[in-house]
Amino acid sequence: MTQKRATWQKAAVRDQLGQKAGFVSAQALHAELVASGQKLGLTTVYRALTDMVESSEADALTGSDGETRYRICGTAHHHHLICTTCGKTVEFELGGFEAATRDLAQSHGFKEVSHSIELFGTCADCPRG
Amino acid sequence: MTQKRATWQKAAVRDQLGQKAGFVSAQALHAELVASGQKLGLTTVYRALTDMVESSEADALTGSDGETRYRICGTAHHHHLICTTCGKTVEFELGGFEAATRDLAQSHGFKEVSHSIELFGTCADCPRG
DNA sequence: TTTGCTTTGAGAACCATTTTCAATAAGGAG
DNA sequence: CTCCTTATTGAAAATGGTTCTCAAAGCAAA
Repeated sequence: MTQKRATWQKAAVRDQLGQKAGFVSAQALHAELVASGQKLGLTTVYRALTDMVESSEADALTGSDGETRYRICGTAHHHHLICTTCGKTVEFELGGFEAATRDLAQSHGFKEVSHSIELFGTCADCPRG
Repeated sequence: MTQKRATWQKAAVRDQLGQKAGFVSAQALHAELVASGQKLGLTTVYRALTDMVESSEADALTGSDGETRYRICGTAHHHHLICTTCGKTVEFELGGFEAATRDLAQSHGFKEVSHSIELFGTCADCPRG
């Protein structure tokens, strides 16, 4: 069987990501870690993040620029309200909407429906263009 | 001022995209056009698609694999219900939800909110795994 | 036709991400 | 603690979608 081993590299990635309020790219995270004196490879950061997404410790979000950003998250099902200026992110749940989307999908004959819901805007702390 | 010129290449891309029921990648579209005897460059296909998105003739959707797919669409604001097997797509609107998201965002101090809402599933015509 | 523009497209450049693979280190066994 | 076994690491190369470069080509007006 394939067992997981704990390494300081994985811990460092988890810690660094945990200090951020919003979504961060693997590259940015790697740059910060290196700048703070922790010498690890970019490849390792990618692997650590992928592991965290698989174990539901983090969320991944691929933007229209093709870059994937990551964020620590709770395990419960939720969505995000994201500041496009500073990246700050608020998690929220969506009461009756979950059921509404399921009904809508079923009315079109779709099965096994999942959904992607993200809100973008400018938060109170960021100046507006 | 910069004026747009109508070319057979742009028309070909628009026609080919119009024949598809779901989202298609630029690469796939280019391959189909070339296979059907129309000799045009991949760069041109990208440019034509980008133009169509800017003029709201098409929607663009970047997946978690980093590949962007395109689809002809009406100009009204809408969302998509997408079959992950065959790619068939249904457009829908979302009644009170638009207002609900705006309220939620404002309650967190966010301004200028936009949202991304897509539903994924398996359509009635596709076998289930 | 000449002039002045926009468009085209082959190939190079970009850039995030993944793969390769030899060196390294975690963690259990003894 | 030491020795193994094997997962992990990371530098460099490969991948793959998308964009840039720039010379050649096309369209429109004069």
